[in-house]
Amino acid sequence: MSIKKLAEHLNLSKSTVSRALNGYTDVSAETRAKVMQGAKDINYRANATAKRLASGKSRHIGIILPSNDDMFISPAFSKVLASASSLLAKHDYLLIVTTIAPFQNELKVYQDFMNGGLVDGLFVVRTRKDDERIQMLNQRKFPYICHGYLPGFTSEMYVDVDNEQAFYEMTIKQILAGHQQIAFLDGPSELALSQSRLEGYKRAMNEHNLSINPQWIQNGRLSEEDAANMAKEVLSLAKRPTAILCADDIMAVGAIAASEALGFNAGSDLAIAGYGDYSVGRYSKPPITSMRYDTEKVGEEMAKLMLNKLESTAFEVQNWYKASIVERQSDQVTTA
Amino acid sequence: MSIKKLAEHLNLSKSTVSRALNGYTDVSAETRAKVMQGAKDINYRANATAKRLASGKSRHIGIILPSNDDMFISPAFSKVLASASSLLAKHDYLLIVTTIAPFQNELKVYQDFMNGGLVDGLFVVRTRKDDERIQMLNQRKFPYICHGYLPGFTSEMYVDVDNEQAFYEMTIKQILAGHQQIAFLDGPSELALSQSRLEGYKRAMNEHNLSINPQWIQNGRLSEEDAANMAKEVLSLAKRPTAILCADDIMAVGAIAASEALGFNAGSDLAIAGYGDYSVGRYSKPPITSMRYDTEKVGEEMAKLMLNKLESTAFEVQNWYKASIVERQSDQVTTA
DNA sequence: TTGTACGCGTTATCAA
DNA sequence: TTGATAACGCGTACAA
Repeated sequence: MSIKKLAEHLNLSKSTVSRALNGYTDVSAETRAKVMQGAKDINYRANATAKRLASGKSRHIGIILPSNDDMFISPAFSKVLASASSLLAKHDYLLIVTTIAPFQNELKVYQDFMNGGLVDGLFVVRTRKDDERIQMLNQRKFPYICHGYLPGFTSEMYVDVDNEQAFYEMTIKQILAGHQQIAFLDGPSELALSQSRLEGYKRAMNEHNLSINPQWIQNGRLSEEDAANMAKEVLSLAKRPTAILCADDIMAVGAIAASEALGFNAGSDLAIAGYGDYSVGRYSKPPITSMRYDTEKVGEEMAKLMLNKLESTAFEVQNWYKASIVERQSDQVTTA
Repeated sequence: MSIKKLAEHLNLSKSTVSRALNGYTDVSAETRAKVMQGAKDINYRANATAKRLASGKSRHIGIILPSNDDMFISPAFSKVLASASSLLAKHDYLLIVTTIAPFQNELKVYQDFMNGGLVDGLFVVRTRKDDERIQMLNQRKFPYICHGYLPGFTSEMYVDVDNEQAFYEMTIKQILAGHQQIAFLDGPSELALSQSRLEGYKRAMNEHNLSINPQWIQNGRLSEEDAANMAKEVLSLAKRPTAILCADDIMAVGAIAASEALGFNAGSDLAIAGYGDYSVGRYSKPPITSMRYDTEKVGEEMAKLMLNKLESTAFEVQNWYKASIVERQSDQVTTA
């Protein structure tokens, strides 16, 4: 009713009004001015739903967050999203995010997002091996960009942090500091990023001919609680590890608490390191040695990849980001 | 094209198919079964946009997060949202959240959400005095529910935690422990919740005839960094406070760090307390005395209020939630 | 119980 | 440069 009303109000046809409104060139300057003014006058607002139905585009990008823990979103990814959202907004795209409750079917939520142009594209995060989401997206030929590399991905469809290399370097750091028994508290085992991190750890250990006790490797949620339990586990082993690597700083906090409860002093007789450079790690006691990467850039990259896919833009993209060590006190051991 | 195709495929009319699909009673069981089967067969999926245009409803609820800090969302609110999202999902509503970049116009994003039925309702959080968002919503008669009470709100439109009472109680706790000089590191001053918290603090101080040094009251973002700076500020005063109340646990972490840097021992010669019962506070050193409220319930309540407004449901609602003290070590002072 | 016909607010095609 | 007119995919009075 709206554009029609505006047209009647101006004694013009709907089509002309539409063209004027949408910046087409084949409209006289005079008419366009009249239309713009009339729109202000009657406070005209285009109906987004109708636009979507007619044009087939929504200018919305979606992201469906997994509901692993009780957190809606992790602090690190929070920054990535804020940055992606910001760049998309500059190109007049809106990022909409939702989460799935434990009782909901993940694939169904993805379908709801794809059906009928709610979003023009989807960000997929926390990719998994044989990810059914990817399969569905491919099958439907729906535009998507992944945060997290998977074998077979081509450079225009993903961005990732080199988790393998990151944990390789962190492990090497501990080895060079004299550690031989290094535990690794990893994230959920089904995640591609957990697997990569484990690979990095293993590669470093192997390179230095250090044998790995399978019990040193634990998997759990990226929470203080799970990490504390896992830390207790590895520290109760007959031959306890002298260093504990954690999949992120939150886990490191939990590991530090658990180790202190057992009488170990993180940062002096036990080395603990995290990942992600969360602010919690900077203010922890001891401050947590961690690894940081450019979260802002990664978010922008996701947005750029999406725009390249959807629009005619041709941003240069960088698929891999490197995490580098942030030296702090939690892994300083006085007696090696 | 889709429902039409399905209809042709089944040799039925579009309307009959539509009715069968949407559970109308005036369809023969036989026909309905045929339609359902046919839908499976050709993998029919209703176009959400078209439904929206025809029905005027989207079954989407929106929430626009403010872009105050670099966080997409705070840990406490993360849980609230997860819970709201979950309850909404049970009623077949989808919660979509977005954030606004610093360069974006907040009101414009709200408008985009309202235009053309992207969402049926909006959650408004972090309400402010003379909130322009509320004014716009009222003017447009757009359904909304607030997290954060504002004068004039009626019981069906908001849910809130009694921030005034919470900080009154926390302040009283410190007074009863012997403190007379109590600083208060509050959140951004424009937020209604910051104002309420300040009121509670003042009421407790006044009741006990304790005068307040204006310099004891500071406002800043809910971040470790801002809190650390503010703590340094108040601890450098000639007559330094013996207790510091913080607007949340993240701030308490920053305050503890700053005070230790200045040679004070939080938990023994300086009392520090937070709010929100974040996990970071449980693992802090010393563990942070805090206040907790039922985040899950609050989220559910938001969802229920929204459903009551949009649907024919009549959930009982509780507008106010109470935060209660979680006793830990950061405010234990050995010498009072 | 089923079918016809129209409306939802736009965009897009084709003439004029 | 403008204006009819037909999509877009679905819901829904109203008629059959």
